[in-house]
Amino acid sequence: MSALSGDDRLPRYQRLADALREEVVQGRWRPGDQLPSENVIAEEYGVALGTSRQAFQQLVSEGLLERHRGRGTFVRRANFDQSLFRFFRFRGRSGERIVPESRILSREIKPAPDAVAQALARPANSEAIAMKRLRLLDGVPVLAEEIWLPADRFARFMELETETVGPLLYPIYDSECGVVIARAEEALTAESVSSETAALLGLEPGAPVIVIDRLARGYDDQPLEWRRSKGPADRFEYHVEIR
Amino acid sequence: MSALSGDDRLPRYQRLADALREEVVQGRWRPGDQLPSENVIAEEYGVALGTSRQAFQQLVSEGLLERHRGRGTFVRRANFDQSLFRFFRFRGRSGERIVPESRILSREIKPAPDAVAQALARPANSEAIAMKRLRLLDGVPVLAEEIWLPADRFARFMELETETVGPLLYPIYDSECGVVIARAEEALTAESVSSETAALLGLEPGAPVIVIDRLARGYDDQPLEWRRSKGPADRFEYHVEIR
DNA sequence: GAGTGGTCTAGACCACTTC
DNA sequence: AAGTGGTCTAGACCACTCC
Repeated sequence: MSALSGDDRLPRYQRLADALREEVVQGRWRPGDQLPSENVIAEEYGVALGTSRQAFQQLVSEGLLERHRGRGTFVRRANFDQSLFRFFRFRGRSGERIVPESRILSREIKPAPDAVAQALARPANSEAIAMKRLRLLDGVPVLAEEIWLPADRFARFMELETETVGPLLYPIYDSECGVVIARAEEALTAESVSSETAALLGLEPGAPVIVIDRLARGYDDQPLEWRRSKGPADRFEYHVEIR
Repeated sequence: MSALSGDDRLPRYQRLADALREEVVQGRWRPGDQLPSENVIAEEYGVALGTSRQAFQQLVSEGLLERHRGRGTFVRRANFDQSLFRFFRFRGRSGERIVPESRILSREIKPAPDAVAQALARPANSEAIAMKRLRLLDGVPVLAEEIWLPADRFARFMELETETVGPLLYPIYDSECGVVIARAEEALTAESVSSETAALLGLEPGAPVIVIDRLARGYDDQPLEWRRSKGPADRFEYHVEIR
């Protein structure tokens, strides 16, 4: 039986949730893995069943776990594909969501610019993988992306053929580099399109584009990828609930 | 003691939550009002304390109620001021949030355009109050707004002096017209500024602006106000968490 | 001190999944 | 049939607010 660590003044379910979260951070359970049942956890940590339930419940509301009656409790897989669709109208004729295809235009190692190095919590000018990518729907460019990765964690990524890399990078980060993306923060802006991006996206000079900056992090909150995506404003559509 | 209505197959806490939500919709408790304690509710509906707690908890997570230890459970007041700040950088020199002042440019009754009538769930061409409003920070225009209200529900609003109407409309809707706004949906877009809006906001022709369409609803989901706000894209800044 | 919500316990029965 | 999470109960003690 494990003891609950941490501040005694915190409620038990809180300290138990902290302990379980830490296990995920440490990689004892990876995305998709099943956790021990609430019974087992309760016994292991010497708390009542209701208390372990409350801890699980908290981690579900944080988005770290998901529970299924009759099946068990699992580490949730983050789903980032939907992010695109939260912002842009990318749908097929019948309304279904289509992940835009992806064409890597360039990939090289160079010193990270200050803003990127800072976002990635790296020293100024530290080496980074810089990538430019174009995303297309039915062959029509819809998104221009610039992606930065810390070179040390992603060395293996440079060895892959760019042609074989599909549209979804995060599964590749995981399988090839052992890097798991757990969450991200995105910041939206809009601006008049630059001539370079206008050429890539086939837009009129000065047309409005939406700019999405994303910083992706691991379970331990360490920043792992920075990217900036630009898309035409007239395909942009974002909905928010206010309460 | 009240009986729990609704489908027997639903869990009790769910049916209790539905019953309490309905009371709020019916106006038995208004925003800011205190509800009976979990003890009283449990007894009144003939359920265990834990069950009434679970019902309360659900309504808290829906944003309908808020609970304070030692004080009680209250109908939450929606706070829409923050909406502005979720989208735009409107801060004073010391970083605090400032609600922009407000200048009503025009107010008249006319038939609602199709899109507005449809959003407000009114017949085509039904009468509506149309308002144009400019919002300023330190005397500098930062937001151009167009607001539509169904004329029947807001008749009293036309009698107010526009000069005396402050920047926050929803408290006035409540106090003057008995209309309570409970929530809203907002949709974001961006576009090149029109010449009319450019003049209002003091922007270059063709500069990018963010457009926010809001549909505000009552507790019963009835649409009550439609507005469209436009602000310069370079003051726009919106953050999203992806998990 | 009385009343509120927050935590915690120990037990029961149920619905669902998997074998 | 065994194991999982979901619901429900009845009770206890605690921390906090208000009078």
